[in-house]
Amino acid sequence: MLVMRRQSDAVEHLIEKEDILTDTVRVRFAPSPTGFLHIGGARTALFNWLYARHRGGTFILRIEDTDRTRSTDEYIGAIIEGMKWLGLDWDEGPLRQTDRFDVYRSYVARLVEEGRAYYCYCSPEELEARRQEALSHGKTPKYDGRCRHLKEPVAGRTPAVRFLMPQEGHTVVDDMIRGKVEFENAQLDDLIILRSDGTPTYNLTVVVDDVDMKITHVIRGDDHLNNTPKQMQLYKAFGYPLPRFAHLPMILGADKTRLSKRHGATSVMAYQEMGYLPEALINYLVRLGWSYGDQEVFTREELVKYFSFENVGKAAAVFNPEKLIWLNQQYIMASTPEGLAKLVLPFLVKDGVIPEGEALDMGWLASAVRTLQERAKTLVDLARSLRYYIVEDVAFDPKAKEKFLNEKGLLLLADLKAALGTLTGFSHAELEGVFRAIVEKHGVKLGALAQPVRVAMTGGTESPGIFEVLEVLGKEKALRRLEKAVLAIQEGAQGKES
RNA sequence: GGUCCCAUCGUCUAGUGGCCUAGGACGUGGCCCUCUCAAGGCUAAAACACGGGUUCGACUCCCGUUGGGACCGCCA
Repeated sequence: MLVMRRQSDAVEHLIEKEDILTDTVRVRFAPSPTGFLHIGGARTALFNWLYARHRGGTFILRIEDTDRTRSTDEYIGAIIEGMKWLGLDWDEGPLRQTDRFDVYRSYVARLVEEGRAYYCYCSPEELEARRQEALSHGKTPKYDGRCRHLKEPVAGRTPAVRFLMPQEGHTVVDDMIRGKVEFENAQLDDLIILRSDGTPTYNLTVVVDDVDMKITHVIRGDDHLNNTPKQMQLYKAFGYPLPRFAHLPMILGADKTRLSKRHGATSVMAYQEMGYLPEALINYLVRLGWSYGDQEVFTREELVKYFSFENVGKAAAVFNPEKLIWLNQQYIMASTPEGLAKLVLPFLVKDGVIPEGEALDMGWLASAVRTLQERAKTLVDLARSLRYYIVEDVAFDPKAKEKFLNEKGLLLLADLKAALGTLTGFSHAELEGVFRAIVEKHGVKLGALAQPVRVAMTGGTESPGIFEVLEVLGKEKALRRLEKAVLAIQEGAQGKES
């Protein structure tokens, strides 16, 4: 008996104590297509996805497009694009609520028949006026229930349908992250579940869909926590079992208000354009609110394996672009040069470094990328640096030119040019040998030669190791650039004399 | 205004009553490495919002205060 007890305890622990009530996990991400997939939405999607994958459950994408005036197909496409870029694959959907209006109406009809909902003939304008009135007197705006017991329709008006919210007792939300949260039912409003134009509203559709789709865990932003007791009353009215709820803390901007455009880029796809890797964004987002000891960098497999609501925090988190950049750099450093070469190609085209459709030696590009990848924070950075490897002519940075392409460097560069010309190979080791010999001969430090060469090769003073740069450029290109630098120095000298 | 949520370095966080002289990470400063820039290594400054309890003992539990946030739509 004792042994049995131990075993069942162990099992409970394994499947996590908050989930012992359910077997097959079904979760959903339900964005409304009134904008692009943004950072906050992506994080909600991610936590749903992680939980589904962690539990071997089903992840559903549902489009909440009941607001016909603001929803567009373009945004649906944009959301899907964002999800795909992040690698958040779904098992069912995308389902659209506009395809299900008949279903919602039948649920509403049922509530009306049972006396759990009623027609409301107040116009939106009247409602708004009363709301403002209440607010201006410092009162809580709440529907006064004046249509609750209406027996006859009001002529000339098309009614909306309101849910008859119980006003006695209280409703307790048992949240996986926050624990028990109690609401007085007297605070709950008779919410509109069907608009006067016959379309259903969010609080109804979300419940009907979650029931129909057998959603077991509702994981969403904590801006929905206040809606939850109302939705629970709807579940109760329908006689359906409740799902588990998990309300994720918000993501805030630097000023600690809800993240918005004011705080910079919020669209997920904007991060792709800025040269971020999806893995880096995922890693960054998951650590906003979730932690696993001291670990900062995770593979996707680790994330799926370790994810649990027990490690999700309650406090809102400030979005910190600096740390995202650092993570992006970590992922770039850990990537293969071949993989990065492919990823950076569109950025090179966009920068005009290579014409669209031009075939580039990808093996060579990868070798160039290899020298740069621990120096690039983004793919945009990488593309910018790659420029001097690829284009024929580099422009000298004026300051760099003044400092290093001068008469002091002339002899050294001329010597180097001659020495390199006789070189049969062009490897790192051979190049270093030549450099060492020249600096020794002139009695200078390596930097005295390396910096002028660096400017000659890249146009600037920052680059990978000079031998690596030369090796990637190759003998022909290197000699041409050396020649050009020598000429530039000589021209500069003549300019001074005259 | 009402309801609800939240509170550890500037930021993300570890911490589940003694392991805390509060740990890690980003960022910032210094040093090392070095042909530049990075990367890397070492190092420094930097936090338990405040006040009461409970307890032999509170960052950890309870209450209050303060501060921040969310919601209060015929938006989702």
